[in-house]
Amino acid sequence: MKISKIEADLKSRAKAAFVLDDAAVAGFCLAAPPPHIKADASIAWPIAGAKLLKKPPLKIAEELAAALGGEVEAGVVPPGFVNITFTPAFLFAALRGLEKPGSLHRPEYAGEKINLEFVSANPTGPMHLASGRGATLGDSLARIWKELGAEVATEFYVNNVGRQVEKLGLSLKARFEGKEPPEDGYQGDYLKDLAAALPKEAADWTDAQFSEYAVAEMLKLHKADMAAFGVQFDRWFLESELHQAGGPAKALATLRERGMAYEKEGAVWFGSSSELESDDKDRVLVKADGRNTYFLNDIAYHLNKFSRGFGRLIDILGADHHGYVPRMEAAVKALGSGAFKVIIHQQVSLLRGKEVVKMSKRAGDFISLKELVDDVGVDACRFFFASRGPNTHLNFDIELAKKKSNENPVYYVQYVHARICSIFDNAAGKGVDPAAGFDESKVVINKEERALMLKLLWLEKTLSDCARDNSPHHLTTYLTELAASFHSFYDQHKVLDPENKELTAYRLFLLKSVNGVIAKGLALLGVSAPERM
RNA sequence: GUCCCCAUAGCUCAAAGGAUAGAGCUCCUGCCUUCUAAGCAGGCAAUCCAGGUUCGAUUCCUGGUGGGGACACCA
Repeated sequence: MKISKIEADLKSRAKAAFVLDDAAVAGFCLAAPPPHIKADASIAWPIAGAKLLKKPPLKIAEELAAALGGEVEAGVVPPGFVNITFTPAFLFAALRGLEKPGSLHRPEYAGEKINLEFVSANPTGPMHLASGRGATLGDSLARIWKELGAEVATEFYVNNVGRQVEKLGLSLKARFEGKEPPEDGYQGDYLKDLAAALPKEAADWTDAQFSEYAVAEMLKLHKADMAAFGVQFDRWFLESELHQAGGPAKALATLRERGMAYEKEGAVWFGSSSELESDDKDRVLVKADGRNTYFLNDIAYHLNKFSRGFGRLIDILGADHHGYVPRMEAAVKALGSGAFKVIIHQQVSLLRGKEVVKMSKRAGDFISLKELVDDVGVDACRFFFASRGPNTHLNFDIELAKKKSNENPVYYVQYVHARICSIFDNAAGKGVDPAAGFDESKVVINKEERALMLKLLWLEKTLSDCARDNSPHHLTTYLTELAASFHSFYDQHKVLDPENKELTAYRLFLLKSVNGVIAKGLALLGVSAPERM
C-alpha cells in the first residue's frame, strides 16, 4: 500500500459516490495539511467541485467524508476540506512497502526510452563551476526518473571539430613554441601546462595534430571532472562520429523529403516559420560557402539519437541558449521521429563578496569545477546546486561557499544517517536483534513517530513533483524536513530500551525505514550517506 | 526594439489556485553525566507596485518598476 494507491482508491470512491466522470475528479488529490491541522492528509476537492455539483462545498465534504470512511478516518472542516487520518495498519503496511525494490515505479514511466543530454561543454578548456549546475540537474533527474521506472540513457555531446577546436590547437601550438596565443585564441594558463607536457616530436606536428591532442586532453579532464562530481554518462558522443556516419547529409535529406528545406541566395534554409510557426524566421542549414551550420549538425545529432531507438529526447541547456530552442524544436518536429523537450536552467553568476566575476574560458579567467569541488566537497556542492529550481538565477559567492561549507544543509541530512547507523551499532553491541518482530496492533504511535511515518510516505509524491517540475529541489527540501522530524524525535525518545523489547523493535523498524529513505534520497542527488560523522 | 527568466524575512532558498506563507544562515534565550550538540526547544523577521479573474491569489492574466540573459550564412 502506498499513498498514490490510497489516493486512487479514495478518488474512485468519490467518483462513484457523486456519479462523476474522470474529468470531474481530475483535481482530486491528497495533500499534506498545514502544521496546525491535526490530520495526515487533506483533500480540497469539495471546494473546487462546488460549482460542478451545484452544492455547498461543506455539504460535498460531508458526503465525501461519509463515502471515504472505513479505510481511513475522515473529518470535515470549513470551507470544505476533508481531512484524512490513516490507520496504524495502513501506516505499517506503507512503511513495509517502501522497502520493496521498484516500490516507487509509476505506470506513466514504464517502457519509455529516454535520452538525456546535459553539460556538453566544449572541450576547449577545463570545465567551469557553472557546469556543476547542469551536471547536478541532469544527473539527479536521470536518477529520479529511473527510480520512477523510466529507462534513461545519459549523454554528453563533445564538439570535437570546428573552428573553436582549430583555435584551441593554434593556441596550444603557440604555447609550445613559446609564443602568446592568437588574440581570438585561448589565453588560459592550462594550455601552458599542456604545452609543457608535450613530447619533442610535437615540433613536427600539423595544426590538426595539435587540435586533436588538445581536445583529447581536455576530454580526459572533463571525464575526470564529471567522475569526481559523481556524474556518470552512458555515452560521450563525439561530433566527429556524426560526420563520419554522414549524419548531416542524412538530416538534410530527411528535411528535404519533408519539404522543410529550400534554397535561397546560394544557401540552404530550414523552412520552419512558414510550416510550423514555432520560430520567427528561417535559419540557414548550409552556408553559401558549402559548409554546414551548427544548426544542421545539431539536427543531425538529434536524428542520430532517434535512430538509436530513443523515443524521447531531453536536452538540458543554460539560459544563454534559450533563443535556440524554438528553431531546434521546430526542426526536431520536422524530423517527425519522436518527442523532444528542452529544459532550460538559468545561469550561475559568480560573486566574490559583492563583486561579479566575469568568467571566460578564452580569457582564462574562471573558477573551475574542480577547484570548487576541491574546496567545498562534492556533497555540499551537489546539494547546494540541487536545492534550487532550474529557473532561479543563482548567485554563487565563492567566498561564502568555502566559508560556510560546514553550514550547508547537506550535513544536517547526512547527520541523520550517521546517528541512525550509530544506534544500530549500539544495538549490536548490546545484543539487541535489529530485526526483531513486534506486535503492530499493540503499538502506540506517538506524535514524533507519526510525523516521521507520514514524511516517509510522502517520498513518492516528492519524486513525482521533481519529475513534474524537472527539478531535484523538491527532494532537497523534503530531505531537510525529514531530517528535522528525525532530529526532533531523536531528542525526545530513546530507541534502545533493554526493559522494553517491543518498543525497541518497533522503533528500530521505524528508523530503518527512515535511514532507507535518507540513503535513497541522498543517492538520487549523488550525495553520500556517511555512517559516521 | 523583440523575446526568455526572476522579484517572498537582513542574506540564500521553499511553498499543484487552498487553511495560521515553510526552512537554512545571521541575531537573541534556554538545553550535553543518558543511543553522536554537525543536534533540540523557543524568540525577532517576508509575498516589488497597480489593476483584473476567482468562493479563495505568493501562485493565473494585464500593465508598471527593478535585476539577469538571448537575439549570426559563430559554435
